[in-house]
Parts: sequence; C-alpha cells; structure tokens
Amino acid sequence: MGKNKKQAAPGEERMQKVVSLCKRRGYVFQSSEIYGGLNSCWDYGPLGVELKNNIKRRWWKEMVHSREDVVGLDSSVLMHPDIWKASGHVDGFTDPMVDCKKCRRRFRDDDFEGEVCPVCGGELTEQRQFNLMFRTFMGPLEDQGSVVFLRPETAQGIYVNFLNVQTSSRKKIPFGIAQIGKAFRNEITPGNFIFRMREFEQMEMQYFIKPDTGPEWLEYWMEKRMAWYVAQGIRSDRLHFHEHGPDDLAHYARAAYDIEYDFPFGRKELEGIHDRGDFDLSRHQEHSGKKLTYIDPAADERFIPHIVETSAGVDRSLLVCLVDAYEEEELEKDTRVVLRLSPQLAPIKAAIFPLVKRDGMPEIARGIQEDLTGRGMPVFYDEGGAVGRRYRRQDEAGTPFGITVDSDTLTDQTVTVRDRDTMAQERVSIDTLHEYLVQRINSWTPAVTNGQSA
RNA sequence: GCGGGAAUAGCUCAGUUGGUAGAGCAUCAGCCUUCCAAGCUGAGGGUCGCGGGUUCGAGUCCCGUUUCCCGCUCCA
Repeated sequence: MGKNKKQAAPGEERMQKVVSLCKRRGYVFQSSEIYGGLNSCWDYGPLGVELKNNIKRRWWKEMVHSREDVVGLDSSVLMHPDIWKASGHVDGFTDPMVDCKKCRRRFRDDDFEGEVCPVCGGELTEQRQFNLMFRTFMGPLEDQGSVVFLRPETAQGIYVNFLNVQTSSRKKIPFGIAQIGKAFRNEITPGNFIFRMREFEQMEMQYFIKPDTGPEWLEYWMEKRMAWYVAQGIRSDRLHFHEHGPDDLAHYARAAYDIEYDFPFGRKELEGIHDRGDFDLSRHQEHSGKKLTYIDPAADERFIPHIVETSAGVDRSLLVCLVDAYEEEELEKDTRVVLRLSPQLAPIKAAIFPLVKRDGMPEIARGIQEDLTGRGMPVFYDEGGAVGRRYRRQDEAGTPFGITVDSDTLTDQTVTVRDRDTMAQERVSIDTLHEYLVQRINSWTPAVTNGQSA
C-alpha cells in the first residue's frame, strides 16, 4: 500500500496500467507529445500499428474475403457537402445547447421549453451551437462556397456509391459493401484514452436487403459480429448486447443493437448493428435527384433497398484487445505482466533467444531469425540479460512464443518453444519450426471464459 | 464547455521553511551466466508541461495556458 497515493478505483488503476504499458512497449503514444500533446489524438507505435493492421485484416477477411456477398470500397474522406444535409448530419450534428450557471448541467435547447434550468431553476447561458463535424475548405479560397466537411462516419461513402458498386460488381440483393477508414468528430467530451477520439477509424459494412427483411438480417449480423469478437479472443462474459429503446434510437434507425464491452471505466459501446430501413437511400435519392432503385429484371423487382449496418470502431476494438488481454499473474517470486493477445493478432509472433552468448548460440539464433523473417513472420531477436527477463519482456508485449537456442541445439538441431500463456516448453526441430509456429498460430482458439471477470 | 485532481529522466516517484535536480527500474557498452524479473562494472539521458510574474535567486510562491485523469453530456 502506498503512502499518500490517491485511492484509484480498481478499474481506473487497471486502465492506467494498460496506458502505461502501451507507451512503454510502443503500442500507443500521445499525439504531438513533445509539443505538449493534442487533446483526443493518439499515435500508434511499432507494436500498435501491427495490432491495428491485424485487427483490420481479420475483420476484412471475415467480412469480405470469406463471403461472396460482400465487396469492399474505399471512399474519400472529403465528400460533397450536400451529402451531410441528406444524411441528417448538418441538422442532427448541430445541437443547440445551453448550460445552467447554477447546477452546471447541460441541456439540448430543444429538450425543454423555458428560460430557467428545469432541474434547479437556475439561470441559463445563451444558446450555443455545437457542430460535431470538422469543417475545412476546398481550394485556396476560404469562403462559404468552398466549405467541405471531414466525414463524421464512413457509411455515407458507401450509400452514395451504392449504384456504382452494385452495377460494377454485378451483385444481387442481398449483398453488402464493406469499408475501413478514418472518420472525424468534434466530440464535446473525448476521453478514456483511445476510446473516444476526435479522429478515429471505423470498420463498417452496409448490407442491402429487400424491404422489410430488416429484422431477420439484424439478427443474423448480431450473431456474426458477436462471434467475431469472441474469435479474436475477447472474453465472452465481458461482451453484451444492448438494445436501443425508443428514446435513444437514432433518427435513421428502425431497430438498433450495440455490442458493449465491460471496460475498466464501465460498460461501453463497441459496435452498432442497426436496421436503417430505407432511410439512407431514400434521402440520397431525394437530395441528389438520382434514382437509387435496385432493379432485378429476372424477378421483375424494383425497390429502394433497406439496409442493415454493422459499424465498429477500430480503435475501440484495439483497446478491447489490450484491456481484455492484460493480466497480472501472481507467481511465487514475482508478478508476471502478460498480454494474452490472440497469436493471430499479436504484433510479434515469436521472440528468439540464445540461452547464453557463447558457443555459437547467438549465430544459430540469428539464423533462425533470418529464416522466419524471410518467410514473412514478424519476429524479434534478443540476447540481452538473463533469459527469464527476456521472456518477461515479451510477455508484456504479447508475443505468444519464445524460441530459445540452448546447448542441446548444438548437437540435435532442436530449440525450445515456450508458450506465453502456460510458460510450458516444447522441443521443436529447427527445420520444422516455421511450420510448427504457423500451425500453432492458425489453430489457436479462444479459451472458454468462466464468467469471472478479473 | 463546467467542477475536482495531477504534470520532475523512457517508466514509477523523491525533492525539506524558495538557493539553480536525485533514486529505483528501463536503455546502451562490457563482464558473468545452461530456461523464467531484481549478479558485477561503466555510460548516456531532464532548460522540472509551456508562457509570464514576484524575488538577488523559482521544481518550490502567484497568474495564465496546454495536456492527462475523475464526475456531467455522446455513441464507433
């Protein structure tokens, strides 16, 4: 127990430890740090970018490559300003707000009528506009006619390309369009590390369906998306569905479920799965004047498709991976900090150590490193300090396998492969090492969670 | 945006009533070591978040500002 240390709530403390580890090991740095930092912006370090890319790659593989009914898209961040009128973002994202000077509460101006605070009766500030979209200018002239917005979501880029994609890919309904990309929101209150940032990345899939088949597809995608998180190794007992009630249902949605996770700072949204009906395409048809009708001559059908979307945050997924994987394991002599990332997501797949720096062990270890690297496997070589210490460093970084060259290697050409999670060792022949590791990584399945959160 | 707390080496922190910075760990270079942190020797690294002010002198006092954390609003 510390002396005058602030009493941190257990969750808060755990969160700080993850943030600290992120910086120490090169997962996440604060943006513009040497200039004092920039609020709500974070940079991904060498390990962070690997983890992030792995998450995106696995999402894409599941949502696009492993299906014949979903194709990809990469639309631009800057789009025609009218798109945001059609989408409702110009109105919906511009909230008139007032604050109570007495009790400090904040209200949407349209939440109530009157001159005083509905809670305490105190005096209110003047109405202020909060536009959650970032504005900038297209071209060198900064006048009203050149205003464009940084997209606050990637979905609209999909909707406005619906016909392009559908006709060029010759997809028939039902089919989906997937996209991964940055989005920007001037959040009133960012925070909780990378949970709510003003610049963030989304993984979205818009699934176009026949009218009024929303409920069944909603159910289908809810199940798929939940299973995806579990397959990435996230503890299922920390994942939950949350149904939006009539009050918190967005303007575009007919029905909406969130996948939520029990973060150290509370149960928060990870991904939204929404039945958007025909809201989006109807609105764009109306605003653009272009017919956005799906036509199937064979079936003699024409209609504006309905949409079920799955909209996930890349950064939030990454945070969940880290928070979920972080564990402090009490051993006899010390505490082991281990990041139990799925081997498929782990930035470094294996670390290679010579047990001692002599008898040619470093040379053999270097040879193994070169071989694995040459085959495209991210590995790490380390010969500094005692081997136990080197194992621990990799435990923190989430590296699933430790390969050690010892004196037996000199005679029988085998190495030990040490498992991050169990610390158990196995002897493997060097010439089958790559195959062995690939097999271990690909065959990995999440452990069954026992319902007990740490 | 409002209220509360914080900011000193990469990390965790110490710094007495204001006298111009220290520890452990980490890093690097050696040495030693046959498998799970904390063996030995040495080295590098800080204009104490930033900007003002008070003072002969500010990490220490005052003001402003930025950032982070905790509460109120949002939702990927």
